[in-house]
Amino acid sequence: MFSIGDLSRRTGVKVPTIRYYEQMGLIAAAGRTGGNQRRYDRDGLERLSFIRHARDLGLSIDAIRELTELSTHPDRPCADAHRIARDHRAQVRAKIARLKRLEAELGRIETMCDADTVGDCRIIEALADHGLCSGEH
Amino acid sequence: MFSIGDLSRRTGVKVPTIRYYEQMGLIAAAGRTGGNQRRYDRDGLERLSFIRHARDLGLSIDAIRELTELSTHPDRPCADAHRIARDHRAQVRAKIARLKRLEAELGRIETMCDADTVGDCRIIEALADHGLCSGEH
DNA sequence: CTAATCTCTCTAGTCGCTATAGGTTCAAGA
DNA sequence: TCTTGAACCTATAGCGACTAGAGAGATTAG
Repeated sequence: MFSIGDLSRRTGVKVPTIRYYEQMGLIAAAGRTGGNQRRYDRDGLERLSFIRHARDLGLSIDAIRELTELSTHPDRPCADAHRIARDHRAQVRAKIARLKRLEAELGRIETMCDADTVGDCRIIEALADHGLCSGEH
Repeated sequence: MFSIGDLSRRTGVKVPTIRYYEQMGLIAAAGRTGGNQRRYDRDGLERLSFIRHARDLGLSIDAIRELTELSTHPDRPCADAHRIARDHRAQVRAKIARLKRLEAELGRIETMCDADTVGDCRIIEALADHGLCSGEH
């Protein structure tokens, strides 16, 4: 049996975060000692590792809840799991695209100014005036 | 003179967000009518446009506050403005790099499963087990 | 003058934690 | 067995950048 601190060290998830996940319904309420401290078994450890990994991949708490609920029904079709992964990937791709446009624009702005004082600074000017931008963002 | 609603329509910044910016000290408190409603002039419009554009580029409220304060001192050196833009761009680049790794991993995970039911679903398996990943993320 | 629209302040909610305060329990050493 | 110190408990508040809603007052067009 692991204490919450053991679980934290083994998974890399901080103690308050584990309690937060419990509160959010991501992990079942753990068993308790006589003194009201949480105790976990190997199963709890695995569930938390799953959550940790899925969070690292950027999945939302809601998506993870859906996935854990799914995984308790091994006979259900796994189309929902596929959908969640696909949707998330699409979102990540969209975010990358947007950030790339931003990065290009920031690079352009950065090269615009060789002044020394704020009064002549084209960086501030470029930030102020969207018309000076090369495209959308 | 513009009402807060006029300003909102002209800049695309929502009314409560304008009030929020005022509260955060991003824009000076506007003049008021006898009935306590905010009235803005062309100057206020320009300041808000600046903020809008900088936010679109992803700059934080704090960074924008620093920039607006700088721009009220035209004789100061503009190295700080350069630094803010450069730092922000570096952050954007780092975020892009991380998201690209994620995207690759999600793509790999997506192709792993051709099962029909959750019990055999390798997507859930892959999400559970970081050891199945090809690299870091 | 009336009715519709706008605006005001204040409070609370979003997401995924993180931090703090004040108290209790556990495990190991003397 | 007792004591100490680390780990644990709950509850609450804060982060950033808004967004939503309530309930009341102001403005403006007809």
